[in-house]
Amino acid sequence: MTTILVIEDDRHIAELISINLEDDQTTVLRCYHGTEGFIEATKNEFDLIILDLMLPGKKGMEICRDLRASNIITPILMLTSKSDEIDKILGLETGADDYITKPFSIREFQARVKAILRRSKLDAEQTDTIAIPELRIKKLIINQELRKVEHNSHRLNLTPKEFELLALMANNPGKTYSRAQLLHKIWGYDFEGYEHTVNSHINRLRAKLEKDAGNPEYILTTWGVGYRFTEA
Amino acid sequence: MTTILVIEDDRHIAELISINLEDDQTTVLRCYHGTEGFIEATKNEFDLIILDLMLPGKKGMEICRDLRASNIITPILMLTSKSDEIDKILGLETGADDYITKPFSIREFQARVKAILRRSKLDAEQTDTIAIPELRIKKLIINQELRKVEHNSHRLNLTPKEFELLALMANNPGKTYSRAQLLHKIWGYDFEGYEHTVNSHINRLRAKLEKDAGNPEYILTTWGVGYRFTEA
DNA sequence: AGAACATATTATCAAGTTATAACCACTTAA
DNA sequence: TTAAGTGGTTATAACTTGATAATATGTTCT
Repeated sequence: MTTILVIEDDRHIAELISINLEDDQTTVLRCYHGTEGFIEATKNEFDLIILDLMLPGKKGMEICRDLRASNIITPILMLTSKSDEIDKILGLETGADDYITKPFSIREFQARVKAILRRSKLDAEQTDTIAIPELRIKKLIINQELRKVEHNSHRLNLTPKEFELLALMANNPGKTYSRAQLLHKIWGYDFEGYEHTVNSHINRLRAKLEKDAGNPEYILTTWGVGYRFTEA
Repeated sequence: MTTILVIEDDRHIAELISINLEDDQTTVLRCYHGTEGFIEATKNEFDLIILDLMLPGKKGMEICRDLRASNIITPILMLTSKSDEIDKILGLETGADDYITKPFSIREFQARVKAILRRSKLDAEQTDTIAIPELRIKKLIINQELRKVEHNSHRLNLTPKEFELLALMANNPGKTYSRAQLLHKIWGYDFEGYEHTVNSHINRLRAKLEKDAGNPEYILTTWGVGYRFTEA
């Protein structure tokens, strides 16, 4: 059973969300006011809180920050209309897990909610997969906290995309990611580009990482499907 | 191959869309009338439906709602001139996936279409992998989530078709699949080829999987009928 | 049991598909 | 103004695939 709290003053959107999320396994509770929503969130336990940024009473970001300050770790999905505030939402000072800009497509919204719920369920199950700060595989050391990669005791200068690709795949050794999945996870669901862009980045990453790029040791190809990180 | 249905009474716009989406991998079918478009959408399967809001005959939102009511989950991109109706378009009561307001730039339009197609492809990829993530039979481990197959503790490098064949049959141990069924399920209903193509693939799969291909342990032959995966 | 037939297996191959590597053009940051 | 990062392009290389043919195995009939 899943319970979701929606804090959103626009009743139309709140209802839209409820209709789309509610089923026999999921109940949705609606609050149309910020302060009321905050109290509800502290009083009961939810699997997910969907939070509008612009609210009467307590503002969305304020609620988010205060919930985190109260040690409530429930995942929070932010709703926002203005794309220029995204930076702040994602900042640590608020503590939201994800955001979506209005107006949004139902399909995208559902996908996002599903993803958050799955992620938090996974976290709860296996606390040891929360993101190990340092991964060591053969001669490779990936420090996700410092965003530093070492190979054979040499520091590798990876670009942001290269690092994210490597880190994502290395966190799930042996799992094959399709190009579409990589685009989705690293470039974002709204990236408007081609799958072969991934090839270029993998190619450059291999050039920095692999001794013999033709016979890679770390980043392997799953032919016809995508890429994967080597297993222990 | 991608097929797109355009339901739009303004022939100029319909043609514009066709020209810009059509290539050697994509066919576009045009309907200039709502009712006609609805029938077409229920009769054939498309990867995307582009739907004008204002139409003679059946209105766009009506079509959208009725398609969803008929359990047709094809992604729908709405074309609209009035931005104030957006909320309704995105509601579940209609069930559209995205919208774009006229007039739109070709580039933005193409980007939007590409994004929807990629997203729905991802959805499809993920939903059919929901099954049981890991199957274990004797020395064989099939992990459908990681897309990984292990035999005697080492990874087998299977091609896409090989993996799909194995996964399909292993999900129903003991069930005999005829060559025609395998072709249909894995190659698709529109595959135009011979049944012995299956033999080749089974043969290659056995070569990778079986110690003694002449006396297979996992993929067994049902003489005169087809193939089956061994039972526990 | 053995001949005649049907079906399955294996090996091989050409055509098509997919991946790689080396570039290029554009943008952004230093 | 350079340098670095990124998305995309192209030519080439590698692999997959569907098909064919040769061989082997199972089935049926006498």
